[in-house]
Amino acid sequence: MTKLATIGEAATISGLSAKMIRHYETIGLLAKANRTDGGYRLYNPQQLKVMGVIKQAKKLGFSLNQTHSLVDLWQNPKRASREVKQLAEQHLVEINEKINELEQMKQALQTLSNNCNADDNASCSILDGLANNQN
Amino acid sequence: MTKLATIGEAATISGLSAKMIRHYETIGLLAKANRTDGGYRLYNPQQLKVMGVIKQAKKLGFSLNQTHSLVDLWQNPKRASREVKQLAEQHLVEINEKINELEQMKQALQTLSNNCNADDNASCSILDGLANNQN
DNA sequence: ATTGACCTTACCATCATGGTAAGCTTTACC
DNA sequence: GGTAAAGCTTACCATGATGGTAAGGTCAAT
Repeated sequence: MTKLATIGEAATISGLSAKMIRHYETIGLLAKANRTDGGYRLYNPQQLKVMGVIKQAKKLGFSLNQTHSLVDLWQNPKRASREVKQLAEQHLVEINEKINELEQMKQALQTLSNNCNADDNASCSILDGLANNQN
Repeated sequence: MTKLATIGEAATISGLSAKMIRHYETIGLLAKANRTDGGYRLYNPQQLKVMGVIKQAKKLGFSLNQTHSLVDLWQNPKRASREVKQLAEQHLVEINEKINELEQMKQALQTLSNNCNADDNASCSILDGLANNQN
């Protein structure tokens, strides 16, 4: 008999929170856990491994939906690596879009901020920029 | 009498949605609008200008709370530009943090993806990366 | 047997926005 | 003046991912 982990132990091991683990079970990302007679969830090493995969996917910025797909592929011995890469590349596109958006904000705000004197006067290029933009 | 705008016109002019305008009124970001006898909201040019400021602040990625502060400063003739710049710089810090996070994700995912063959085989460096990370 | 640590579910909150439904108002036109 | 279409009103629910709390039950060690 392998030692089974309670949800708190699973949380510590995986890096997820107990809250998240329960939530992931609710939405079907994690399979329903076995319970003790008293109703406590118990996890075996394989299930802990799945949680680790989820943790890593989240760390790479994948959404729960994307993570779900990744976990399914991970658990499917007949998967084709092509499918996995497609998910990854799609996510990279999204990451790049977000970076570009943020870079544009940064650029625009930086310019406005550089022209602001930061003194006791009311005159401020940042506020002027907020008020005068026509697009 | 200046021509007053209905919420739909205000939405078109400002670039916000009617939904958002109502919501912003609810949370106090916009002042309560005057109404027609029938209950329709009406906006004067000054109020439309405030909406424009909000739109621009959002475009620069400010949260509604930060936007609220900016609008207050914008409407306060006794403001000090120092305060405005402080808000802007704080936001720039947040933007840079997000960019760094995304860059790290991009880097890690890119590396994993580059090593994936994207063929019919199950073997996949991306899934291996998800399963083997220990941190 | 008691106690303290841990677990359970159910509910509400966040952030910012979108969607829908049922019903009332305004406008434009005949 | 009447009708119809377009536009407005509020109220409710949804998203995505997570956190918080409360009221209560369970487990393990003393």
